[in-house]
Amino acid sequence: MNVPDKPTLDGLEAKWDEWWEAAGTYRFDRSKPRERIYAIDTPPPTVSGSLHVGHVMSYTHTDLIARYKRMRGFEVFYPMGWDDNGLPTERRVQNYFGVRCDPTLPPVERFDASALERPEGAEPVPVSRQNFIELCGRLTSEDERGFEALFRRLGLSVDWTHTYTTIGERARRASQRSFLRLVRAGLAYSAEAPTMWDVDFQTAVAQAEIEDRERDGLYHRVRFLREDGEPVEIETSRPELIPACVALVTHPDDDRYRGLVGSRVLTPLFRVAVPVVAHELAEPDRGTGIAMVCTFGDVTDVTWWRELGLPARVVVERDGTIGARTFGAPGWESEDPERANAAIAELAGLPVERARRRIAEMLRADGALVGDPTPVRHVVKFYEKGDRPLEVITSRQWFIRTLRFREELLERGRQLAWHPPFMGARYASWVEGLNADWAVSRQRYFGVPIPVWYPLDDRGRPDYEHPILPEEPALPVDPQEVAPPGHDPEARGRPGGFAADPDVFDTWATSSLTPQIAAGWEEDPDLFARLFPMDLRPQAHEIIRTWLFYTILRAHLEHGSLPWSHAAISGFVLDPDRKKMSKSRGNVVTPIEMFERHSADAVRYWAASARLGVDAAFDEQQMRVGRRLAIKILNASRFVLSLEAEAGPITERLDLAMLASLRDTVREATEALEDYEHARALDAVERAFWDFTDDYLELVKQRAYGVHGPEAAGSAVAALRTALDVMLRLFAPFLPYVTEEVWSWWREGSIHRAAWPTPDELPALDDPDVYRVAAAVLTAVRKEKALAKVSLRTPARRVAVGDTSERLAKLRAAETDLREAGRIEDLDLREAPALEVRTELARTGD
RNA sequence: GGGCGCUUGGCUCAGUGGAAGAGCGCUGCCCUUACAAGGCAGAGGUCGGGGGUUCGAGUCCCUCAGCGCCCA
Repeated sequence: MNVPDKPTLDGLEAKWDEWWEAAGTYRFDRSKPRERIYAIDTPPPTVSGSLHVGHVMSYTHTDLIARYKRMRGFEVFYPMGWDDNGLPTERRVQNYFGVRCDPTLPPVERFDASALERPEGAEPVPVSRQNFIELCGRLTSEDERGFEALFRRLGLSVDWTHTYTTIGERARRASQRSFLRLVRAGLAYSAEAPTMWDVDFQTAVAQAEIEDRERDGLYHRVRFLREDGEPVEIETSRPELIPACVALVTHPDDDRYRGLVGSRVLTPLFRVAVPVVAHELAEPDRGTGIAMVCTFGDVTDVTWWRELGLPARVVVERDGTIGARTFGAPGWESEDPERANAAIAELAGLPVERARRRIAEMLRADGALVGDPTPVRHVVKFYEKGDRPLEVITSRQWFIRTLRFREELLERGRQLAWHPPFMGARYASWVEGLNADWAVSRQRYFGVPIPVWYPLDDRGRPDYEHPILPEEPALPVDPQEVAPPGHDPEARGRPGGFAADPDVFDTWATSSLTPQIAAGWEEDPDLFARLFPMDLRPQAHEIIRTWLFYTILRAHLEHGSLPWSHAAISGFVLDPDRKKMSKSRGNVVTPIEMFERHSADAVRYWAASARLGVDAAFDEQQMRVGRRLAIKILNASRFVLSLEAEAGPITERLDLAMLASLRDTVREATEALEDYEHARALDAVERAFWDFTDDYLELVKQRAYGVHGPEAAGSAVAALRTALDVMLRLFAPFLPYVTEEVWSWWREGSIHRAAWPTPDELPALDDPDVYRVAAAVLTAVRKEKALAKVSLRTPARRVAVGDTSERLAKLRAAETDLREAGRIEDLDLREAPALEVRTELARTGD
């Protein structure tokens, strides 16, 4: 027994983090059989951001489960990954080093990033693709060290020998292997197709990365001409796409335009003859009820174009400007090519927003604009990380099939145990709303390369229909660095030779394989068999449609199973104004500040008091409460462990009753944690602990000091220590530092490898009510003293307790302790219908 | 437009058809030998509105409103 005189929270984090690491407390033991293992698919945080309180909350939730399961005897597989792959890293590297990637440049040997230092606001320095990737790797590995330090301080019981990065070799291999198998199975394919495209990042984006934003726009009423010279008016918010117009569309049931269907009309300015067609998706109530179909203004245009077999006349370039076009050429027929070419020449090179204003002037001058454009508030699709509206651009992309698996994926969602259950609805509504296969290729640099080459024909044109795939043992490959099997590297880029696919995968295409990557899929079959499918996916609800959905998809396609059996979904952290905390709002408190001010245990206490799936207010008050609890645990433990009396057999009824009551707490906490309701468990344990210190400790204090002899004291001391032992273990998942500290004063080994308490380890020899009734009377006496504004040590001359005979009998069992604790001189018990306590204090002057 | 969640004291939240709860904050008391980074107590609520079921509704049903989110 080694109890400090003045216990403190200071220094516990550094001390125990180091000790746990040295002792290997959280090291995963892979020799355990599958049924004794609990495997967690830890979310790999994006290292190019910074960790914020939202991370702190959700990672704490995961850790609570990990620690509980470990104490329940499971061997917990709790790895850590870093998501360094992808666009956020590229952006950070561009800003941090002041560079931009120019893939046409040759790599520089022993590239020196410090040579990049230059004046503020200078133009970005172009660097080669290879050097750019080097810089990404350098910066992310620094970020990862910072993240690890923070997670360690938070007390995550991660096994830090099991880490991975999403750009690392294992991840690249897994990502490419899975992709190649999908290609060979016909489940991944490349196609030249209209795709949502960010004009700033100049890359395709997937449906899951798109968000709607409300924007102000203008409806322009524009006049087309029928063959008989009569006008047809349409309304559009995108007049700049008139040169891309390929049809007008109206609803088949709309009588106003029925006669027009099948005829042709001339577009204004460009004088292109386009058909009037009918389609169910046309909205009669919108605008004039007849709309123009352009290639491509939005996804509905794509649908019309495809289903109605319309031609394509694309005018928007990949950088979001209007391109130069020649009317009169095949596919660009015009009644007046000269005029059309003059019109397009005025627009060419302009970004779409400016082209829109320009063409409005041109339409007005031409008499084709009816009235003034009218303001409208409408939703526009954006890349979630983008600043300008998405365009629909036709390009060659790789896709993974999702649409044909809709029903099977919905069934997988039903098989998964969601915590809380209603989060399953988010998944279902997303899967039901899928409208495109998953576009997985990205026109970026820092990512897993698409492991594909294309044969070049005798004119140097790639044959996309016959991609050349590497063999699995060669993975990971960068097709831009190595030649395909059996090809001469010299043939790269030559007619009759080959060319590499220049693209990389969507980050999610790799991170959707985190269970496989962490579990050693195809690389460590023994480990994989013990871990996959995993037990738990913890994550935030905002990425259900991306990370969770894609991970289910990949496991379904690759393994025909769910990737895990449970999903624990954490809520957001809201600031006190109920807004989501985010850097852009400037309302972020950094986790380090919180640890410094309140301690890691206190921060965890706050996080643990938020239930899964529920958004939580950022609340430093709650952290202060947690800190107070942690300090209280230190002090109460010191008291209990400093008592000098020898622990003996537990014979006193009050002692047995307290332990019987603790059985209920153990049961309640265990049930709550089994149901993934950590907040309820913490609440139960905390209530029991405060009652223990406020009531039980006070009731037995004198006896424990020995005023009634060694045997009575021995019973109290033994009960106090038994209760402390159990309560420390109940608190251990929530407050790992302070519980480990106290455990170390008198126990061997780590509390975090101790067994979770069970009701059966506590005696059931008495009625918890003996404890509860005595505590209730003591509370009543204290209250009377407080109201009389006297010290609690003031003697009570007489206390009259009325209660049922049954309960009075229970009270008698604790009578001596009660008298002592309340300094009651005369305790008078008599029968009454319910508990009533009358306290007469000593007369003033006594 | 469809769906999900939320609405209980000043704040943050529990609440399982059977007497409205906790913590914080506030007010007051106690410098008590584990703890002043403490202890004790007090005030404070027509449980978002309306309707219904029931002997009995914060809880179940209907409806309306507000807030947040997901989807189209």
